[in-house]
Amino acid sequence: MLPSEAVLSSVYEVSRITVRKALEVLREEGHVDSRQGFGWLVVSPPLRQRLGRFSTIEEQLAEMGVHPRRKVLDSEVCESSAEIAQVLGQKEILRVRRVNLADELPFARVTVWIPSSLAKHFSLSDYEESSFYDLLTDRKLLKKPLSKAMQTISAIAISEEDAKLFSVPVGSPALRCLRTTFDSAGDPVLFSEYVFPGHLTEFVIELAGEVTSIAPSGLRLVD
Amino acid sequence: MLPSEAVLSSVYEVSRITVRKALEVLREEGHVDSRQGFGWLVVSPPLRQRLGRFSTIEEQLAEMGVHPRRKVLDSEVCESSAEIAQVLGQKEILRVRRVNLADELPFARVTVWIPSSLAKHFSLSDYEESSFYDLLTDRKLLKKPLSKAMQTISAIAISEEDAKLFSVPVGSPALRCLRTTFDSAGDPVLFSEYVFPGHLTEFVIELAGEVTSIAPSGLRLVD
DNA sequence: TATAATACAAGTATAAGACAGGTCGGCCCT
DNA sequence: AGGGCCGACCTGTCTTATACTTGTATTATA
Repeated sequence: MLPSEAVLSSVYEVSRITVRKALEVLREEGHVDSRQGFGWLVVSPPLRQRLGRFSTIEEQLAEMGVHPRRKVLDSEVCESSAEIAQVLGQKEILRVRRVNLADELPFARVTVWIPSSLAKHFSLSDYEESSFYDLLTDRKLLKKPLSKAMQTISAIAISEEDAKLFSVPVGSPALRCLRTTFDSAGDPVLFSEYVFPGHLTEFVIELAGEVTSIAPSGLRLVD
Repeated sequence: MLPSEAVLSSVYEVSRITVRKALEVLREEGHVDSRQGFGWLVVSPPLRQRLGRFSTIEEQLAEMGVHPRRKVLDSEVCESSAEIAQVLGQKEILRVRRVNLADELPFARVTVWIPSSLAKHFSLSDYEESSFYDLLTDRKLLKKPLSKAMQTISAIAISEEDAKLFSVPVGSPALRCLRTTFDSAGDPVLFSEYVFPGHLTEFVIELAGEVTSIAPSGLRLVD
């Protein structure tokens, strides 16, 4: 519990208004909360966790005691398609397709495209053992750290190949996430596609700051 | 913040007029700005603009010159289901179901739940003419501004009713967004469900700050 | 013509106080 | 020993006063 507003006001020699403004800023940030007639208290850790950044899927699996595994489907160095070339600005790229499993249950099919100049440092077993993030950072292959990303999430009907993989009917709903990851200089470093079966997964997005609409943010119409 | 005009005037031994002229030149150049009764402050770098929030779907439609319209499907005050009661902490709630159209093409079916205490201020035509955000804020029905939201995005197969609405086959993929909106005190104010046909829509999410994984952030497994 | 000096209007943040309503603990009465 | 009441203390909210700010106008001066 915090001292009362009156105490804080006299200790720090500011008015109660000022004390309240400060406390309300802290409340906005989720650090403290108040109850009328009782007082101010620091928010218990569980709430902060709820309001904090969302953990990655790997951390979630680890918490659940589930063993994650990756399986490489295929990998090739090839000329980049028009779309990829435009995003990454590279002519020759490495494309790796993997499946992510949780306790041997496939929950994602992933395709990653990276400039082929980075590919020569990796082997097939690297792709199974490590995430690309770890591969790129641990081996210090990047001049600048990864720092921004843009992802689009859409709903698609699952393809025949993926249907077999996830053991669901062809055409079932799936989440598809296309992601471009940038380094701190703003240059795109890698492009990736994730396909998740709809019955297994969902995205959670927390929006802080001022809300100017109750409609889902980030939505856009595609043509 | 800059020192006040009076301070600058005495420190540099020039008149307030001269100080103001200098500051106004700087304002023209976009380096500083002022607020009456408050003072002068240096303008934050345009970085904020680049990382700015994504526009709402309404703003996008307006930019595209598309005319948005809402149609109310039904509206009733009823006892809240267990799920809604847990989220909103209300026994009696108003449920409004609407369709959003862009140039008469339906692109979203929306259900909004709000405490019935707020419902008495609204009429059916209000729901067609305004967004709930505008209704709640314009009429000053909220003690605290809306400030936080949590939304989960999942892929579902489209229901029979929605299939008719969107003129797509039953079972087509759709994006479903469940959203809880909170006021600045952290209290939940409204709960909403959005269903978007998959072929029309996608979510765009920009992630700033340090990236610690290249996997889609915000993803979680559902049970 | 530009600057200085001055005055005033309007806006902002804080100080100080009062009051309503909620919470809690202790005291009294049964 | 137990239930109910009361008072001290707390937050939530309002009003009023004050000091300081920018915005604007006027007049004097080099």
